[in-house]
Amino acid sequence: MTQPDMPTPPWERPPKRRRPPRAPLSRERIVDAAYAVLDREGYDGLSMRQVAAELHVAVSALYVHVRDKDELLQLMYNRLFDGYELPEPDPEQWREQLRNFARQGRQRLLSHRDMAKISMAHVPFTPELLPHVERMLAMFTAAGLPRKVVAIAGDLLSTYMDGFVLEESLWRDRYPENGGAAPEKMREEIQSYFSSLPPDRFPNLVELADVMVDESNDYRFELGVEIILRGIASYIGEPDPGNDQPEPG
Amino acid sequence: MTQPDMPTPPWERPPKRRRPPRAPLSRERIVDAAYAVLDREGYDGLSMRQVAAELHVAVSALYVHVRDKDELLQLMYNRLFDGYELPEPDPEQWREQLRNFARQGRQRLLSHRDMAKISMAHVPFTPELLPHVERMLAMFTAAGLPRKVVAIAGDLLSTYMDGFVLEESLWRDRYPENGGAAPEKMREEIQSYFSSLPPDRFPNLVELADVMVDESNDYRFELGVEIILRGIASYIGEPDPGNDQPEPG
DNA sequence: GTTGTTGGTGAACACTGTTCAGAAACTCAA
DNA sequence: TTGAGTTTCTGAACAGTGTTCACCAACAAC
Repeated sequence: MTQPDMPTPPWERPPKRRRPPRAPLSRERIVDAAYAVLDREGYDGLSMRQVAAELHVAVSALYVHVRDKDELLQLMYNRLFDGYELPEPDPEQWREQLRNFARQGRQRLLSHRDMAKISMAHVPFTPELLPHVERMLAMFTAAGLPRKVVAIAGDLLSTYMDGFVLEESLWRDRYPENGGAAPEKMREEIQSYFSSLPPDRFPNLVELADVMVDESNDYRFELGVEIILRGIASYIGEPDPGNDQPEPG
Repeated sequence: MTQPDMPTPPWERPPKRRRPPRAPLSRERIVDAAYAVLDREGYDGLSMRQVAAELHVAVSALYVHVRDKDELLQLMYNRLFDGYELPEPDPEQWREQLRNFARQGRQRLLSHRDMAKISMAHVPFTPELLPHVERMLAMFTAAGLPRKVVAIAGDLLSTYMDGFVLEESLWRDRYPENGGAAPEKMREEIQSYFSSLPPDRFPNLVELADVMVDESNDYRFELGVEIILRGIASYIGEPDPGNDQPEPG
C-alpha cells in the first residue's frame, strides 16, 4: 500500500505527478479570477483567455464549469449581492433605510472596476436575487405606498444607482492618463471649458459651471437619491395612480 | 475634346469606368449604413466589417473617414439628437414640457434596436449636444429650482430614460424567440412565475405579481417620470440643499 | 503631362468566444 | 491490483473581431 504522508525517497522517480499541485477548478475560483482580471484590465480586457491565464489553465477548461462568457458575467453579477443584507422594514425609518440601501449599492458598484457596466447589462430577477427584490418591496409597502408605486419604485432607485455609477466610470475612462488619482485636475479642466463657452448661447451652462462639477460625486448622488425619495414619498396615502392622467392637478 | 453630356456610341468601348458608379463615402453614409446594420443585427452584430459590407466597400475604407469604431458609435449617438428640439422654457408648464421631453427621448431610443446600449455608453457632453443640455438647464431654471437641483435634475431624468429603455430591451433579448411581436406571452410567463413563488418567503412578490408585469411599459415609464418630477418640484422655492443633511426634517 | 493628394483595396496581425478530439486524472467494481 | 467509466483538463482549430499597412487608381494643380 502507498504511504501517503511519507516523503518521496530520492532514488525513486517522482510519483508520476499524481495529485496535480493546483487546486481543482470550480465556479467560485473562476469568478475570483474573473474579478482579478476585471480589476486589472477593465471590462474590455476581461476575456476568457485572460481569466484562464490568471488560473494557469487552458481556456477550454473554463467551459467545463461555465456554459458561456455570459454565464460567467451573470455569476459575477450575482456575487455583487453576496452579504448584501437589507434591514427589517421599519415604517418609521423607511427613508433612512433606503438612503442606506442606495449608498451601500453604490459602494458595491464602485468596489470593482467597471462593475456598473456588468450590472447595467443584467436584470436582477434571477432566483438568487429575488430575496433582495422581495425585501425592497417590503420596505416600500411598509412605507404605506400604493401598490403600483411599490411595484416600480425599486426599479427606479436601482436604475438610478446603476446609471449614476456608470456615468462616474465613463468620466474616469475619458481621462485615462490620471490613474484615477487626480480627479481635481479633471474637474478644473471641465469647469474651465464650461466657463469658456459663449455666454450668450449657453448662459445656464456658464452660470452653473461651478455647481455642475464642483460638487463631489457623493453629494450629487445623495441629492439625486433624495429627489427620488421625495417623489416617492409624495404618493404616501394616495390611491393607485390611474393610467390616463398621472398628474390630476 | 471630350463631350461630357453625349451618350456613348455603341461601337466605342465603355469609358474605362471613369467615375465609379457608387457615390463617394462620407461620414453621413457610414452612419446610415451603421444604423441599417444595427437595426438588422443588433448591437452585438454591429461590426465594422458588416458596415463595410452594407456599403459594398472594403473595411479599411471606413478608417479613412472614421478614426475608430468608438468614433462611429459617437457619431451614431450624436445623430440621436438630430432635430430633437426642446421648446422655449415656459415656467407655467415646465412639468408638461419635461414629460414631453422624456416621452420623446424614450421614443427615440426605441426607434432603433439596442439604441439604449449605445446611449448608455456615452455622456451627452460633446460640443454638438451642449445646446440640448443648455435648454434642459433653462427649463429647470425657469421652474424656479435651486441651482444645485438644476445642475443634477437633467442628469437624473436622462439616466432614468436610458436605464428604463435599456431594461426594456434586456427583457426583449431574454425572449428572442418572439420576434418582438408577442410580449403578452412573455408577460404571462413572468407573472405565473412570480405567482408560483412560495408565498411565505415572497409575500410581496406574489401579491404584486400582477402590477409588476401587467401594466404596460408606457404606464410604468410615465409613472417613473412622474415620481421624479414630483421629487424635483418639491424643491421649488427652497434654498440650495446643503451637503450635510439633505433631509433636514 | 507630370506631379502629389486623396480615397479606396486586399492582405495581414493580434485578438476574441467557442468547440472538439484526445489525453490525463480520478472513482468505483471486480 | 486490475480494468472500466467518468470527469476534468489540454492543444489545436474555426470563424469572427478591430485595426494597420503597403499598394493602386482616380482626381486636382502646376
